[in-house]
Formats: sequence, structure tokens, C-alpha cells
Amino acid sequence: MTRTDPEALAFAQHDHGACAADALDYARGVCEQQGLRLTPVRERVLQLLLESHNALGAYDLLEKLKADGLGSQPPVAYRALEFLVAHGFAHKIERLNAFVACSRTHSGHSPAFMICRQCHQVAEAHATPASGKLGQAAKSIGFKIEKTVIEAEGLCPACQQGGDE
Amino acid sequence: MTRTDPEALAFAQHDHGACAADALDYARGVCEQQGLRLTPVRERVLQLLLESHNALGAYDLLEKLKADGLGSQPPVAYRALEFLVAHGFAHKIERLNAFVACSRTHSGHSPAFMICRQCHQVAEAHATPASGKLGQAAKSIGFKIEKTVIEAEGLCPACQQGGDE
DNA sequence: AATGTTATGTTATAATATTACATCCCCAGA
DNA sequence: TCTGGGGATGTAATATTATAACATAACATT
Repeated sequence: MTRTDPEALAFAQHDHGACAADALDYARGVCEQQGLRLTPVRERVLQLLLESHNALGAYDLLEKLKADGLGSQPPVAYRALEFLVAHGFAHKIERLNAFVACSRTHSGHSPAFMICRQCHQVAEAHATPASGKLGQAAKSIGFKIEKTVIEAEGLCPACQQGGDE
Repeated sequence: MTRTDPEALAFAQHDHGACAADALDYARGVCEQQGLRLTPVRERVLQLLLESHNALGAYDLLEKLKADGLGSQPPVAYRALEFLVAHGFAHKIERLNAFVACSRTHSGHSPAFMICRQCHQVAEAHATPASGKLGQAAKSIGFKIEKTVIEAEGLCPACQQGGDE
């Protein structure tokens, strides 16, 4: 039940079909272990997220679910996403109001994202938010951090090549 | 044209009326220096943000603008906010789809926010996003960071006292 | 005054998200 | 086997956040 760390792959060429299939198998295993129900809608949403390196909005997903004959009303997508996010299989990108599959190889991480403003691909990295200046500031004023959103926007390697626009 | 650093004050008691008035004077000065037009709508929106330690949504602001006899349609609020954010007088809190006045004492900073999930107050701190693990990850894959959103959610000192819920 | 530019007002609508309630499905216990 | 109960889904309605498009007004420069 291990997977290679995809951090260095995110913006690079790789066999994405296989990488997505692996990740889905992995999720199935975790759900079985933990008694979570990876139902058809949930599994399909995760699959759709895994197939895309871009973040997908709830309504993007909804269209695809509809095409599959699954539910087509907003709550269907939002509920599946809620499940996936709650159990660490996906993350919400606040900046985009959209969602990505989690590419973690271990749980309990604090993710950070790099969002290309040109091609809209999203790469996930690990972060240690409490250890830097923010952590110091929080400590000094007595704020207790429970969760941190870290989202960097910029240009991915490919888009730096292709010209800025 | 200097102001005391409010970082340590954000969740603490202080003369908020005076602090907001100072900040507004400061913004007026900056606009004059830079040839920016701090029009009535823009100034009023900034004032409203400064009067609140909570983040305010565009429609919250809109109600108050309406009460003042200023425009009451969404673009009025969004345009003022766009101006304030573009020139560093306010920030958008992505997590909340809402806005806060900037409490910076110098420009060019990279802000980080601490959002209390209980009382919804927001404190601003300085961060150095490119220097931590995220910066390393970006460097190693060749991603060029232009802007970083850092938003910590948790409990402010007062709400830790009052019980968690 | 004539012109160009910037800001505002207003209508309409798009995009994102939730509430509420009916129904179904699975499965544990009588 | 029946029968609840809990979780998941389906669906309609609506709330919330945000933008597009276009007309008008304010201001600056000539």
C-alpha cells in the first residue's frame, strides 16, 4: 500500500493513467481498512480528480457524473467532495474554488499547492506551516493553529518556457 | 507616515477607533503620494473594513454602502475591493470569500492570516513563504512563485479561554 | 468647450454552494 | 423473515458569491 512520491512528477511527463489507477487502488485499500464506503459516486469523483492535474470545480465534476448516469444536482458532487476531503483523498484549492486529488503517500501531512496561472495545473507539496514566521507569530499572540491553507500562484516550468503573456 | 505594527494587537484590546482612523489617514497619504484616487466609495469601504477585525463579505459591505446612500449593486463593492486589494490596502481571505483591511506598516510584504473559527476575527502576520519547504519544493521542480496565500485557521486566545465547542 | 480617461450606477446573469426533504439501500437485531 | 435505523442518494428550491455589459457621470487635459 505504498506509492511513489509524486511531488517531483506533478508538472512533468509521466504515465498518468497508471499513476491515477494506482492511486485509486490505494484509496480503495484505505477505505476497506478503515471501514469507509467508497461508493460509486465517490469513487467516480476521485477518479475524475485523479485523471486531471488541474483542479476541477464541483460543476465540472457534476457534468461528468451526469454523463455517467449518476446524479446531476449540486449536492451529489458536493457530498462526494466532502467525503473525499474529510478523509484526505482530495483537497480544496480555496483560491480556485476547486478540488484536486490528494497525492500524498502518508496521512497527517499539511499540504501546500503550486498553481500555474497559465495552464492551471496544480502540484502538491508538503509544508511545515507552524515552523516558520507564521508559527512564531501565532505562538507570540497565543493563537492555536488547527489547519493551514498554503497556495502559491505562479508559473510552472513549461509555461515559463512558452512565454509569459 | 509610519504606524505601529499591529501584529501583536490584533486579538488584543486597544483603541480601535483611533487605530482605524490612523490607518485611514495613512491610506489617504499613500494615495496622494502615488496619484491614486481614494474616492468616496473606496474610502468608505476601507473605513468599514478598518472598523471590523472580522473579514467582511462583499454583500455585507454593500448593505452598509446602501445605508450610506452609495451604490448598492454588487459591482460597486467588488470594484472598490479590487482597487483596495490591488494597491495593498486590503486583502482577500480566500478561505472566507471575504476581505480585511491591510494592517501593514510597509509595502511589499507577503501576508499570512490567522482566522479564529469561533469569533471569526482575523489577524495579519508577515510571512516568508518562499523560504520554507514550499520554497524548496518550488525551486526543485522549477516553479516560479509570484504570490502566496497563507491562511491559518484555529482558535484565538480569547476563544481558547471561553471553551472550545 | 471638446476630448479622453477613469469611476460609478444599474441590469442582468453566471458561478459556487447549501437547505430541506423524500427515497433508497444495507444490514443488524428481534 | 421482518423491521427499524443509519447512511447514502435523488431532487427541487434557494442562498451566496461574483462578473459581464453597457450607460452615465466626474475629472483632467487641452
